[in-house]
Amino acid sequence: MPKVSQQHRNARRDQILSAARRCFLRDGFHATSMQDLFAEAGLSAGAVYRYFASKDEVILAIAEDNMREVLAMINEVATADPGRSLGEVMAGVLAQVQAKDEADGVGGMAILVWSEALRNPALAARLQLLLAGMHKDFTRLAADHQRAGELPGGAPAEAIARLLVALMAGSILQLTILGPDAVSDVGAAARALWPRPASSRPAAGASPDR
Amino acid sequence: MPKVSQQHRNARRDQILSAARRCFLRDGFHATSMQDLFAEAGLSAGAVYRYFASKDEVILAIAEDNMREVLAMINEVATADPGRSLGEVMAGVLAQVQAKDEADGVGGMAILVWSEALRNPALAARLQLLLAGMHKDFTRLAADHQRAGELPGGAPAEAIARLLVALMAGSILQLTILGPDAVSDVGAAARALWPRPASSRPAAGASPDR
DNA sequence: AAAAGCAAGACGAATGTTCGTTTTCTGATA
DNA sequence: TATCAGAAAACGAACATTCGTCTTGCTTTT
Repeated sequence: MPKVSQQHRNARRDQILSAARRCFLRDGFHATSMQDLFAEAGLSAGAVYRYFASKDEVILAIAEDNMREVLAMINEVATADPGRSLGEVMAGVLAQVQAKDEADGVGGMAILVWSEALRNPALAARLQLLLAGMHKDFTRLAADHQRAGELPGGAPAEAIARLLVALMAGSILQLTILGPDAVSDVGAAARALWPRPASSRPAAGASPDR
Repeated sequence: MPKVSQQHRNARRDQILSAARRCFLRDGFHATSMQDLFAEAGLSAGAVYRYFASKDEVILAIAEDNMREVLAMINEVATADPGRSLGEVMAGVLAQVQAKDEADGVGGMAILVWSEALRNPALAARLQLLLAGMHKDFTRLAADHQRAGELPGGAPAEAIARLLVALMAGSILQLTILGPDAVSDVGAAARALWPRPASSRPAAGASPDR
């Protein structure tokens, strides 16, 4: 017989996780002490340890959330592709990442995760999955645009997708270290480098809106 | 009057720094304790603290070395450009980064630095300088290739350079997390996307080798 | 050339603090 | 009343750093 409702438990867990996210974004994983986390969450040590067995478990939960969000964002923009050029699609993804970073610091958290993945095998595996997911979406995107004659066929779509994944990751770094303007530049460059092809099949009526 | 020669002091400092690099690459900045560093260097605590006032100072020294090396690498390959296509130049830089990473883990260290720069303002400033340096080199490169008609003129060279910086950073991430094959793909894609233009001024005899 | 003096490198145990985690106990709820 | 979430205190371990002491080898003096 639980003493509290399941939704109360979920609320507590979210309370801990959102506090942890704030702490981690402020100080990083290792410079955040569990005491910092207790204070930020307004809870005692015992309460937090009732929901997470260790600090690493909190880190993993936060990191997984962040990676899930990034993948969902890319999947959404890259998949729901009307007749837009590759450059427009990439610029759109970048704009969305930038907006989300402003809202919840998704970029800074991504960098923390990259660094932590170097020493944490479980996290490294998840990060590889994330990159594989991005790679898959971008491969489809690249193949589509190759078929439309918008991209050269000289390299496999998989290779071009790797380049696009690198573009995303590097933009997140620049977004976090240099600010949003740098990322706007990347978007502008992408539009210029990969514009709509001059001659191509109509590719279904291009809806001009969003 | 020093008791030991200057080169002995330099040797000791290098001994500490190379031990620190090994420790940091193995465990990260914060999971490496000073005791770990003492053991790896084969020195006492007092000896290390004679050369560096604090752990942060060691971290800063290592990080600066790494950033200097990265910038030198890019500067070398991107500047000494004969008549190669942009794609070939980028693939060349990537290959060099990959080789250097295999030798001394420059990629992993870069990721540690990115993460640390989020909380360390001094390091963040240096990282911004590094990115600015890369951006400068790549801007010149992009402008050259725009002039040659190899790249569209629709975007300023500065914006294209931002994209190339992102490409580099993202490749370093993929190199470290996924391994060298991913980066080879990026190089191949760069060659395909930015080949030598079909018609252009001869641009000095193209050396077929390397 | 030999010996004495001395500045500075190196040592490593000890410091107080802070770490992540555990244990104990209380009070509210079903 | 029986149960358990949560608070609070406490745990040993590990942390970065300091400090008093020894050691070393150059400089000066004879």
